[in-house]
Amino acid sequence: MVKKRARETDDDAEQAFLEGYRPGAFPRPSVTVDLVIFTVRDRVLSTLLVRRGEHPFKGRWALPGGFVRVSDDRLDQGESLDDAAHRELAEETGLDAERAGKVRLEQVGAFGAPGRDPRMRVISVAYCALLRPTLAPLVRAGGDVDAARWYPLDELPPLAFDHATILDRALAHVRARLESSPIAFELVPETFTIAELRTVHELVYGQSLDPGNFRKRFLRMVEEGVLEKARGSRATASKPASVYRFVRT
Amino acid sequence: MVKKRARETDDDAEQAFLEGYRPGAFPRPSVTVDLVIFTVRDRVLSTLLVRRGEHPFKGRWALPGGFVRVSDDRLDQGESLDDAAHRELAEETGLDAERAGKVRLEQVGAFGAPGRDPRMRVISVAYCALLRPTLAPLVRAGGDVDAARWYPLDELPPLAFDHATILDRALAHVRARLESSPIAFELVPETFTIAELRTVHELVYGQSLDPGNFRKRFLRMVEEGVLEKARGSRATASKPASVYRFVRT
DNA sequence: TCAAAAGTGTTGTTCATACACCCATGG
DNA sequence: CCATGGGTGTATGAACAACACTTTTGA
Repeated sequence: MVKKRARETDDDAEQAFLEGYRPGAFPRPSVTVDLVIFTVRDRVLSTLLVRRGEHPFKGRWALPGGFVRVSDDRLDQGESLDDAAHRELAEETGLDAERAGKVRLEQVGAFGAPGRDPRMRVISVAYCALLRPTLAPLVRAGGDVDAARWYPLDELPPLAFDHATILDRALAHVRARLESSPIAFELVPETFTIAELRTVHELVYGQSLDPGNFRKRFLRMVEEGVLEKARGSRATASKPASVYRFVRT
Repeated sequence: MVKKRARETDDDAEQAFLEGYRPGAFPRPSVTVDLVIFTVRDRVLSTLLVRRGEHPFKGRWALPGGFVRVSDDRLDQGESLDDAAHRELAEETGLDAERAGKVRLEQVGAFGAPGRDPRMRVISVAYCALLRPTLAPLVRAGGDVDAARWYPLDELPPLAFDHATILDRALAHVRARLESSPIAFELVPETFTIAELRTVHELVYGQSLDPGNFRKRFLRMVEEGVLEKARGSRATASKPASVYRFVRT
């Protein structure tokens, strides 16, 4: 009982502290989220870039992104980083909330080198995502950007800020992830053939893979229940191929 | 030439914009770095915690860390995130700059859930590090903390803020890293036996490893030149064992 | 129009590697 | 008791070979 009262006193002191607390005048950075969205277009791995309509770097291409909405209001401190990333995804790509919400965003890391934004100190939290090629054509410029377009990774224009660095790190992130988890399934349509999935892997890794070996790994995943055969087949360059589907857990 | 002039005009416009720019009144979050420092003490994987001397969470244990020093001054926007992490490492552990500078800090990610700090909106960038057990005893409370001590991972006290989450993610980060890179060498003294390194791996993974298999992997690394035999041997519980050293690249 | 050639996916084999599991030895 | 050192079987991936089916090419 004594212990409980002591605890309550502690809590009271903490409560009193919080109610009297006024955020100090220590300088704070702005915080943004930047998105690296990959897709496959015309058998090329591409990423979404937007053209900046305002200074700084006006006219330059940049990763989509924007400021995280925050507040010191104790009851509503604003949106989370993940929410901010999803909001920017929807805003800058024009995808509706339902589709944007289904996209799996993964945090790549925080980038905060001084001077990366000439206006002021900005710390950016980068996210990456893989967008189904069936959704990619729906993307259009939205928000406060001039234009939005998919750029093949080997035809990138000069990028604003340190976005080239962020893009490199995001690509490394996706490559590392691909070795251990089946996220590549987000880069193919709902149903796909073995060869189609192999092509996507080849694009991400940047090198060709042995069709036979890939097939074996693929069929092993079918036995494990990660993949399942879907109805129908598809006409390909050679033999008609069966189509498969990713089994959602 | 015309092109060059146009380009200069663009640059001029950008320059003019920057000189006229005044950071807006958009609310900004505070940004901190938090450190998850692992070491091995008495054959137990442990992490460094500090006791908070001030509200909020006064008296609670927390990860060492602090605010990133930033500024909107265009000539000096303050320290980088990595620098902030190293500075906090030195400040809160009392390690001298030379030793603290040698510690390899890796970014784990950004944590920015609203409400994680009851005072105000705070976004934290977490770093993790492995500290040589020979350095661990030198650590003492520094900076504005009550006390600092090493806690075994299975005897953690309740932590302030969302630091329990951050710690979990940092541990997962280290485990994932350990499978592909030899950072475990930072958790043993300069020279070590095969069994000692295996023990460290077992501690990090939380499960015992086959001595024979580990030995084979170890000797393979010796052949690759990642490790080399050091002079002397060490008396162990059983047979005297040779000692090895990590080859710095 | 038909047949050969080229392209591509499929199926099977070989080889080397790495790990899991087991066991005898010796300090 | 436990690290050492060795052994075997298995799973996996790399590289390669033979084959099936389709499309293209050219007589």
